[in-house]
Amino acid sequence: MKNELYIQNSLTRKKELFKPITEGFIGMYVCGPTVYNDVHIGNCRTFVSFDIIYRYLKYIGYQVRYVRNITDVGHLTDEGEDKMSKGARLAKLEPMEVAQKYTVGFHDMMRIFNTQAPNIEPRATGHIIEQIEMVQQILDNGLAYEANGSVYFDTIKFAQQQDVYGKLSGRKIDDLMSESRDDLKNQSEKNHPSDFAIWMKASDEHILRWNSPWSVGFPGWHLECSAMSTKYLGKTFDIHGGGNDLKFPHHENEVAQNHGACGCHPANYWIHTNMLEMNGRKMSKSDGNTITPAQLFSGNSPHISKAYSPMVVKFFMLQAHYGSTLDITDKGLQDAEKGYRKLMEANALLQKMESSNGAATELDKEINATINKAFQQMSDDFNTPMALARLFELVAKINGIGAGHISGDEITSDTLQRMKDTFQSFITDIFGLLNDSTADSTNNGNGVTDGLMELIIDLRQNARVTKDWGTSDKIRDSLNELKIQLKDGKDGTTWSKN
RNA sequence: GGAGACGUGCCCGAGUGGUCCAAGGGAACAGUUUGCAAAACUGUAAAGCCGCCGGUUCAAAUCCGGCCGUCUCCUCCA
Repeated sequence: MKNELYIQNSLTRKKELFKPITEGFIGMYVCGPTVYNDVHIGNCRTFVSFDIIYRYLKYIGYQVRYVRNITDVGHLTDEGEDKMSKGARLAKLEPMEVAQKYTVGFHDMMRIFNTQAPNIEPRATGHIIEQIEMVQQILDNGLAYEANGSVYFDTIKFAQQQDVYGKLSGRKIDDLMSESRDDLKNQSEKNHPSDFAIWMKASDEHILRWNSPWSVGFPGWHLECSAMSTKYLGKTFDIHGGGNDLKFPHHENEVAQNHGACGCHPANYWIHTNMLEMNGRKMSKSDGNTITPAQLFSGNSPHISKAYSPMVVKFFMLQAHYGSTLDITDKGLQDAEKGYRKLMEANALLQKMESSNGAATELDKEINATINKAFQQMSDDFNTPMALARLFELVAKINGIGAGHISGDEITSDTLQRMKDTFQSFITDIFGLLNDSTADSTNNGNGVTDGLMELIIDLRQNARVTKDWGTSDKIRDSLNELKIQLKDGKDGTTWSKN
């Protein structure tokens, strides 16, 4: 079952056969959030994507060390103010209070999406010493210079020494040389506009500050990832991931820093996830084309007609490849909700099926081939939409057996068991999809509601037996207005919340 | 202006030289079920050639060039 794994490597822009540095082990670093405000739904997609990657790597047998940082210092706004400090100033809080608040919020959201925690989640402020050491190394190697208490990475020298700078983001050095924003803080201290700060001297009003050989100051934005990935995964590790928008300058500068400090490349494979859009346009707070996870879950937004559960949103994300842009639309979410329920219900049906010890028919072969294909496609750059498509092909078979259109005698007990394992593996272990309690009454843990619903359904059933359609329809319609849907089936009535 | 990605049925979204007259989901339509609905299940049909134009090839949605459009990045961003 273990297929060879292929990964689209941003570094080479090619799909490559994955070979770990140490057989059986993988080191993976993913750039985490800057915790200065509530987590954005786009962030959620990125981290859900990497969670699937992490889970799948483990599933195919690797021991993975997954490191995802929390950036709580160094990330400056356009005005040159530290994002943490700005958040603190506005809310009259300590910077660390701001960091803590949004870190907790971020963790809560990751839990809501049922992602697994990384093995190590280092914070930039917890690694100031490592960052200072790295600045020193880069200085020692002659690839940085000090100016007025700040230290800048010498991009020109680096570019002249080795043909690395610009490779990851596809930038041409000449272009970099000629263009740069002119409103950057401390621009005048730099030898060249494309140079970037790895240590910055703190102004008097700057709260986040540490002692260093050069000044009382703070580390540059890109440095924490270089320092922390090196510390926990080594100078060169297997996979580095992050959102597409981090390619430049963040990742490009990270690569430069690692080369500058250690003389080697940080990661063999770079994975970049693509952006989430809404209604065909980039999400933007300023023009209102934005939606928060909370709004998605509550339905409280002009962009959507109803609430969507976190698992529906996650399923929606899985229907697209991580490397493609994904457009959030109300209709898209509605479709995803139906697909998600169909998958989960088919799985519930499958897990209850009894083996009938059938023969190895054509159908049996087909099912096994489809299962093989699902894993093979998942191993082809984590192609979740393809794997999902194969699962849905199996759903048709499962429902066919359930409805009696297909005889259980057509598949062997081994194949049935394999199908059960495959669904369980994909849904639970790889995709991390949970049974959505709000969408499924059978999993609703609320005893009072369950009891009340049982009573109401019972009363309505009585009315139906006496053909009192007025009463039974009134119950049905009233519940509908409360967004509770009754489902009359052969074996009685169930309900679900919409 | 520069760099990158993309443009596939009614919608979403796979497919990156032949097995594609193009996966899967949703919608549509029909059937089963139902007191009627809804839900569920089953089945069917649906892209006149995969943005447009041209080229390479025995063979292209898939490679190359041009054009049009969308998105991302160019030191705020997952």
